[in-house]
Amino acid sequence: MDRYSQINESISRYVTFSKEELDILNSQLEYREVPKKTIMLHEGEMCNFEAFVIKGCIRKYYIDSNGHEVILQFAIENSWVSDISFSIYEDRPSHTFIETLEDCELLIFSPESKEELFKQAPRFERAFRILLYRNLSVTQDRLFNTIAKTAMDKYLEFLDHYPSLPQRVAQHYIASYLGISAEFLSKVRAKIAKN
Amino acid sequence: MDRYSQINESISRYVTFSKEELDILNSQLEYREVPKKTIMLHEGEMCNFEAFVIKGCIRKYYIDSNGHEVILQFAIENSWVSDISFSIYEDRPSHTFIETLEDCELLIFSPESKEELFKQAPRFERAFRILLYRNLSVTQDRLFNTIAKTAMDKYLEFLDHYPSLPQRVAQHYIASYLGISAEFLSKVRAKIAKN
DNA sequence: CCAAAACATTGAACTAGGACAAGAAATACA
DNA sequence: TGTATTTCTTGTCCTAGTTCAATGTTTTGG
Repeated sequence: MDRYSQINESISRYVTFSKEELDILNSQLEYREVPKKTIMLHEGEMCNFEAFVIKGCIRKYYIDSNGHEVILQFAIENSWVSDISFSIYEDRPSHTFIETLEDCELLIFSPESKEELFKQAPRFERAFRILLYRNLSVTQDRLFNTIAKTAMDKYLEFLDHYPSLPQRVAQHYIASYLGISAEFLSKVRAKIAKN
Repeated sequence: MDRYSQINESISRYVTFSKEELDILNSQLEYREVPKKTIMLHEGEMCNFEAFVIKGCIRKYYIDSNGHEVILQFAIENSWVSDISFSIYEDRPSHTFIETLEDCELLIFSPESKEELFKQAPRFERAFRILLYRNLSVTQDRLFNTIAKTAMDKYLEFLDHYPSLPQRVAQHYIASYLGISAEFLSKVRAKIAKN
């Protein structure tokens, strides 16, 4: 069970790659261990990495000028985290943070190494495009849920998708992800517990 | 001013293409006029097109089992609309609709023609990947706004980004896009008018 | 092992926004 | 051109969720 087995399996889910292609992929990745509570990306900085999580948990969040903090993503095992600073709202300073919540083992692309990968093995373009589609699809579903569902429904659905997270991260982070206050999430949970 | 000038300009914004490459792109697109109030994608159907809007306005929306309707996107001139049915929530039937709100002139990819484009001119992979990044970024910003901003702020920001839409589409569609009720949007507008 | 900090719970008072209903205005279309 | 339909506004009442504050619980790290 080497350190690349998870990423190789994950990337092969939608496109099949040869052993040689996977070797090229792996050679472009940098393995890195990051202790918990490390802020990997601060506001204003350009994000110069794309990280695949082998182990651990990371949060990505925005803070607006009024201090509103919203968690946009939890990245756990076998998922990717990065910031795409293409904001259409370029004038409006929306600051993205990326922070480890647990000790993490990561595989990291720099922009250059990803480019190099595509040059040496262009078929990865397709796989990463599909990953991007999935990401967009999940984000759209979340947007829909945020608008159309009650706090209770959102939390139950969250439990479905991230059954391990309530044991792993502080509850107020989950509240922030769901777009509700920490206190109200506590009340929702009390209600669930009663039934 | 031929029918391809807009798409060629739009696609050249982030990657530069030769005349020959653009010719290949154009040859893979089908021009289609669609009258207003046409539902181009019904619930349950697989979306077999990707449409670039030359002229007109389209809405994409979800309806959940409780009848909640949420507009996910307005596609106006020079933007793309399609459905990516990669829903992680595959069990949950989230139905997507795509409907023209005005008479439209479109350029349309089928999945096959897009594949053919990538085969004949692989550099388009990159351009479409960038478009996808932008799309994801916009959706993330919307998610953040939906969670963190008041109805008033959301509407003002909407006016900033889509100044022409209030004159073009019914107000309750805008309310649905913003995730507020039509009545409340009306009250927000009354408040704005008073100042 | 203990103190400090972070986190979670609960309650009470409040508010942004929703649901409903009824009328006014605008649009569509015969 | 007039009628029907859709859209918009405004008011009243209502509720899901917020804010604040106090208390209890767990985690952290020295």
